[in-house]
Amino acid sequence: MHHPLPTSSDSPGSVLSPNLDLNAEQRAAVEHPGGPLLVIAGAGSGKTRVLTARVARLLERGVGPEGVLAFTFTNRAAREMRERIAGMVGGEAARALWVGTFHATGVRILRREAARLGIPRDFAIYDREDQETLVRAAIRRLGLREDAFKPAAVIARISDAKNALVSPEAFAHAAVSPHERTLAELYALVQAELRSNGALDFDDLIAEVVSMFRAHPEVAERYGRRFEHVLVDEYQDTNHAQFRLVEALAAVHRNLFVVGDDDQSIYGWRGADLSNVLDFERAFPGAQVLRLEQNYRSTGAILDAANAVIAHNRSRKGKTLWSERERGAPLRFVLAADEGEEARRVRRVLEERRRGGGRYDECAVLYRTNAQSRALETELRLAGIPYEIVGGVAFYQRREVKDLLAYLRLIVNPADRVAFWRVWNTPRRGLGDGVRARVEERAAAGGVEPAAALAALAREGALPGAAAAGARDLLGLIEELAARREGPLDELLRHLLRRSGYLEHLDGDEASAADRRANVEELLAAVAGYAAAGRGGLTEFLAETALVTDVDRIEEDADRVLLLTAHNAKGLEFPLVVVAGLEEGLFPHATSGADDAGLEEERRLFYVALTRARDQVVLTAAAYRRRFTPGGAVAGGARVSRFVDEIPAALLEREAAATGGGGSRERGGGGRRRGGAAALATVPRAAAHRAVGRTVFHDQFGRGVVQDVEGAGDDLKFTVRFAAGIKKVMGRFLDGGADDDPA
DNA sequence: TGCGTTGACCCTGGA
DNA sequence: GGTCAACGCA
Repeated sequence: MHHPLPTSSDSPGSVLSPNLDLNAEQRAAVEHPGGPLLVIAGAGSGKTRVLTARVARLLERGVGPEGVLAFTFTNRAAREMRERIAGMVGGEAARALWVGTFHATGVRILRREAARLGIPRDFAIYDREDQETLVRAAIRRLGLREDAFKPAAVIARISDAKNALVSPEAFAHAAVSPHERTLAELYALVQAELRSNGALDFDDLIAEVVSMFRAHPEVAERYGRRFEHVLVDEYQDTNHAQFRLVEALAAVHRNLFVVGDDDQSIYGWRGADLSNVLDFERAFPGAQVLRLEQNYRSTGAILDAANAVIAHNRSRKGKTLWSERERGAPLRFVLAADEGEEARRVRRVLEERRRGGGRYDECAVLYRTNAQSRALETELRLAGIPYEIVGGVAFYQRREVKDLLAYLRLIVNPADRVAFWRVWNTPRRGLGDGVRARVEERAAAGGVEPAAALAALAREGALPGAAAAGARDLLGLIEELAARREGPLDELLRHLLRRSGYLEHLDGDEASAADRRANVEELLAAVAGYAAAGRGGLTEFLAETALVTDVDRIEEDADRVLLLTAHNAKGLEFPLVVVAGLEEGLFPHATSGADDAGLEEERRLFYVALTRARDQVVLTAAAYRRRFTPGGAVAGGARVSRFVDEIPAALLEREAAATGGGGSRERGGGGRRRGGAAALATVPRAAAHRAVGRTVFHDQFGRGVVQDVEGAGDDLKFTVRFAAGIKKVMGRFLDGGADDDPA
């Protein structure tokens, strides 16, 4: 592993000057002498470059790499930043830097200080699902009705509290209603339960560091002295706890370098606090502010459109991006009849790009909700266009992956009861609720872990035959795994697979066995790769699985289209961006855009989506979309999103709803808003009738051709001619056909 | 007592 | 369509 140092003969004085031609503002940021600095960096203004160059410059000035701490928004961004810095100053220095997300950095600090905090060094990190298990148990224990205290809502309230650094005690103190008092009880219960499981949730990873810094100022000071320079990317999406953490770390030297864009703040719903940006100068007196407004990414047309849209927001610092790039093509808007047609139109856009010499990996399809990926996925699969869905259920959250990881968690941390109960009868080994109740009782009485309680019951011969055998099986497996804990990770996992019969267990579900087996294979590959890279042991691997996201796992150099939410697209860029589902109620989303603040956040999200594009933007909407709302499936027609109308007509080329052909294009003129909305009202029925003659797919019957349609809305019935004969099927059991193109 | 089946509820976004 | 708790069967 030898990294040749970059030759510096052609760059007297600085490793930065030759490769990075920075503009005046960028250079001012990079050369900032010290003290608090806020860099307002517009989309595509080269902020990653500035951050990277800043770190390299600090090292060049003689700051030791161990004295630099940089927070990024994703693990991916951390990795990229480290790689770039390695390219400038060498791999050794780059490895010594602390670059990571708030959560990853929190884990790093908490592991070092675990003893002081009274938590195990190998603490587990509970994700949303694990957390939900605890919350459900707490709700049951308090004898509450789940309809009054929905787990998701309880989790959200607890999360909000932690992000605001409100302890269970403070929560109880502030509670005014009986409902609030019960929430406080739940919060306290869940928190106690987390600790007794030796676990922290995501929010704890930050909040616990802050409270430790408060309880032990000398520890805070130690970290403050160590990190002479603290840098924060995507500062607009930091929450209160993160602000306090940064504040504490920067207290000693005040060398705080933050980069953010108030127009790209899109995580208000999870506690991001824009006032961290807006009040920066008040929080850090003497702070300097620099603005990066030159965009190097998008064409003039895309930038003008984005500027026009975001100008509708009232609460913003206000800036206008400009670019030296060419004007480029206008944005395109496609109104499709339904989501199936929308998907087909998207497919054609992608094929067009391909025919024009483009690659699929230059394209991304963005949407507001993960549920929208389904129709697109179906269409792209049928058309043979390679794609990758980023988000939805992340890899390490998949059931089979989490099952296997739960076994590994259990070895590292036997107190992890969520992990224990997850695996104790998976695969089936004859252990059921009856035995579980007795194990729990025994564990509670003896103050021991469930595995120990089960072992005691088995030893005493207190279990019926089948359960006794199952208990022996489980306990033996756990023991064998524990004995291999220090060995290579991939061997550990292989042993688990061999010994548990997990793969055979997967085969029980014919429909999903192949996919799930493939995921297990992928897990094996990931484990082997981790072990080979020597990046840490089991504890570190498990932490990584908890914190890694789908975005982090996007591969370079794979020629496929990316399908992802606008949230997940933050920080990425593509030559071609399709934004799908531009309908009122969907984007802006009904539950988010209800008030002004919510609507403005939706608009920022749309702004983020537009500014991901370098050369080409295509916007699509479906006049009629089947959507699920609380209360059941409903079929809904909608109006085109107001955001589309906020794009100046001269920048937008509208294509009429296609009736099968390529769709005629018209150049945007006046009065578009009403034209678009009026067309929508009539489309639902037309869309249904147009289904006649279309090829559709049914899970059981396969490919068929629609003969007739009856009913309406959710009760739409189709008469379809399949190979197996003519059947009447409910619309919801059909997937739309691909070949609407007249041959 | 364990297990297979059935029917409610479901889908904003995500570390 | 997917998941999970509740139900009733073996």
